Amino acid sequence: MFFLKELPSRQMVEQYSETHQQLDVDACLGALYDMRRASTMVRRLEAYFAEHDFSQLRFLILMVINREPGRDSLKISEIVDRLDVSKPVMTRTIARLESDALIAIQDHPGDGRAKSVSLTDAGHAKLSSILPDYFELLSELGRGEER
Amino acid sequence: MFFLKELPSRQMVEQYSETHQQLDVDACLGALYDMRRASTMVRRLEAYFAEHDFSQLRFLILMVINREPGRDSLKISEIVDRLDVSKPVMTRTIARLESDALIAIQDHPGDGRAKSVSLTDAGHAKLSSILPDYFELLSELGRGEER
DNA sequence: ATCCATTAGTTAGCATGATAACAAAGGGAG
DNA sequence: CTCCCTTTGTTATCATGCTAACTAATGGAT
Repeated sequence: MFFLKELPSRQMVEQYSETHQQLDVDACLGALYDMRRASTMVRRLEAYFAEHDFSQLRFLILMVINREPGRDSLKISEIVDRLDVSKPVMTRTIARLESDALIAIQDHPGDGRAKSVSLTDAGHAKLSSILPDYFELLSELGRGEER
Repeated sequence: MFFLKELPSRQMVEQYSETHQQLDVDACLGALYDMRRASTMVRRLEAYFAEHDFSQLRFLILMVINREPGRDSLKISEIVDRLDVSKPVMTRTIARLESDALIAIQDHPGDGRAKSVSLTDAGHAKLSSILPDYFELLSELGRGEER
């Protein structure tokens, strides 16, 4: 997340660039602007998920299982590969999804270490209930004021 | 933060748009792309601060005090106004900065509820030691591959 | 002068991100 | 087969975000 409400003015950055070190002022301001804008978008998304007693990570876990071509389950390690979070977070979040009965976990046939995760009917239903407004919100955010 | 490594393909979103609900596909993909890109940037920044035993929030607190025109101190509530974090987080983070001797806290003259926060010499030094590479990194991130 | 809504800051407790260190299973080299 | 490195997933612990509820000071209305 990025927290600064009022970005430094171009003038401030230009002055710093002149007096301290030469900078690509546009690139700096652009990076700050992009981070703040995306942080706002992520917060809007998280707020939407929270309304549904859900979170972006839990949603994305359901999504990557659901969208996997030709399969209806993934190993936990495969989910970790597709999402940029740490293994312990995945362990905890998978446990939460299972206790909410949105996924089913089975021992992986053929690899005694691994677990196989699939969506339950309730998991599919949860996705279906969330997706329309999710995409609607995404559209709105993407259309939102450009730089 | 946004965690999905591989975004949905345009084809997937277009198909969803045709079969389920009409969408602004470009806006959706753009929003996803922007969030993922900014998340990567924020992570790079946080990693940079972590190398210096610091965090983005602690850095920004020093920055907003330092950049305040014509003053060398801010009330905690004024810092909260300038940064988009909750009051309890600010209380905790301010305490951390004080225990690290980067800021000094005094009772506010004229308002018995408030506290006045200013940078110590060590605080100014910390800022000076971080700023050059911070701006350098910002430039690099801002110049980085556009969409 | 008293009352009370507002403001400033703190405390308590929760949610969710991380790393380090671990056990157990797999799998290749010899 | 045995050894050992890798892979999979978990546990423990910490960092840092949040809301709810609190105290104390302020300041306006009566």
